[in-house]
Amino acid sequence: MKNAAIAQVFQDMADLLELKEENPFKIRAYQRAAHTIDSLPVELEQVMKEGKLREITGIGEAIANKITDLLTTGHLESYEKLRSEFPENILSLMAIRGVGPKTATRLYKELDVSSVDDLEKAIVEGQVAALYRLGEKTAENILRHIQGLRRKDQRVTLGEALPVVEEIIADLGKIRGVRNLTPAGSVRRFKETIGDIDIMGTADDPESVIQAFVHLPQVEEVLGKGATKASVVVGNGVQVDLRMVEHDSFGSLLQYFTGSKDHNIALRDRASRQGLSLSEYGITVTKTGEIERFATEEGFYERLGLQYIPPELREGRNEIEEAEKGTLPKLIEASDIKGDFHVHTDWSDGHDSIEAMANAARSRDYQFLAITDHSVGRGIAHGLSVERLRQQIAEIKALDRKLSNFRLFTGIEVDIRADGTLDYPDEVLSELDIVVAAIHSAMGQDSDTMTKRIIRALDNPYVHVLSHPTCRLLGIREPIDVDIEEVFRAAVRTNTALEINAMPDRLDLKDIHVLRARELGVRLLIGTDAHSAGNLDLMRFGVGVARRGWCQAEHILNTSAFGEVESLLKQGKGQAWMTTSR
DNA sequence: ATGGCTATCCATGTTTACCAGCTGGTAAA
Repeated sequence: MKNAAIAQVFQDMADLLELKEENPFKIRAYQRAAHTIDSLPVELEQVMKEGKLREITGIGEAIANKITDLLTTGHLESYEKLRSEFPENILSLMAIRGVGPKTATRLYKELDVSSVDDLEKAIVEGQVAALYRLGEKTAENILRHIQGLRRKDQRVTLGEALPVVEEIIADLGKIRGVRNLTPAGSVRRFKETIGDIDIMGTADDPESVIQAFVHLPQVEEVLGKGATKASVVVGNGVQVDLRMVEHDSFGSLLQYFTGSKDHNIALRDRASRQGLSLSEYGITVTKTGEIERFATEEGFYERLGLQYIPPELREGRNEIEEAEKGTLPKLIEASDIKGDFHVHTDWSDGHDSIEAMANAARSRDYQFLAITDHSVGRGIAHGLSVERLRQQIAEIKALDRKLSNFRLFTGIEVDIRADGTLDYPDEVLSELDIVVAAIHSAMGQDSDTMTKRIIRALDNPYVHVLSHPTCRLLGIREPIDVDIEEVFRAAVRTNTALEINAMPDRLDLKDIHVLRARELGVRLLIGTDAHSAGNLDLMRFGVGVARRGWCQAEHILNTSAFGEVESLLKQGKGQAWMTTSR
């Protein structure tokens, strides 16, 4: 049994115990165990063999015994007993936003609702609204969330797909005679969600690579296998296709399978007017029927009279016209990044200390890091009271003095409350180098209320940045209802920067927002929202969004040297913050 | 249920918002 499956058992048990109104601390212990197991870097099976289960924080006698049962027998009696006390699908009710344990219990006790379908029917028939202490609005709210769950498509996030791809490429890359192993498709274009994963490569002996591919340990099912192509399903249910070709036609193959569909249609259309036809095998001169092969994509685009188009721009927007004129932007690269503006520490809900975060930043050759823990309103995240914030400021400044050629900025991720006021008074905010404002509550407001709320925050003279502006969580939560264009205009007017949040579940702003914001002259920066030192590596996802939004290095504040950032911050939201060349 | 501590013990995330009924339960973050 894998860690993820065991973690799920404990999460389910926690939910069921909540339904039973068990001791809340017991529930929390199960939740904490589930979370710890889920993010454990080694398999529990291994830990158990070494007899070290109890050494994991949060795993004591009882949970260690349960883990041992699960690993040795595949079953857990107490879990099965607990499940038998409730209807089969009760947990699926609690998975709906707006339905907690109390409501779920009442729904099945009073209305005999035991599935999402039942619940939807009961709402439509007005039975839910008729319950005491529920009503029209609550019922409507639940219905909206059910529909949201249904809409959620089966795609996985780039954050889930990319590590899978990299692992496979690392494994297959060890085989003798293999070259050019590259992801294609939406992974290569760095799209926020991925359907299937496509991997391309060339090899002296393609068949041996295909053979190795279908026998990789992460493969759960082989869907098909031929001499040059195979399809498999890996652990998280994602389909991975591998295609191997001869070295000399790799360029056209990669181009063809990178897409996007819209890009390739436009490219073909243009080629046919030049008397050429395009395929995965090469470029054919229509008149003679002669096919030209391309080992590289660069050669392929050059033959068409185009500047090389980076994969992130191949969305059929305007890239072919610009490539024809030779005016494509020189996109920002990961190596341009000199610092991070949004990280958490163990002062709020982060995992690592201020010093560990600073060291992690320095080891990535960054020049600066802003510490932005949660404000007091994020109670669950252990948000900082004014008093603790001031202690933290002192500690950050003391550490900063010890670090040469590096700047640690004091900061906060301050909550924007429902009415647009902030979680701290202005005089507290004025003590910080950087103030990042964000919405974490009352996300259901209507567009007008929400837009005014955000603009009120942007108007605050101490707010430098609006973080994750649309609050979406991919596949989990829809974005808030907001007039984003109005927010962009207010950001320009008030000299407030907007964040590209690099967390793979957020990627917020998203690519097309970045494109539009940049057109309007909004200042942008990338924040990883790191909750651990290792999370600083999420920066590349933010860079990917910036690239998809056609950003050059000078469009993103993270590419500025620390001295430059410091003087910008010192001048507050005055002209310099927005109107320097950067 | 865990972990600190050696106790038939004790502490363990908190604030805000929403909604139904006009204060307080419930859920979310």
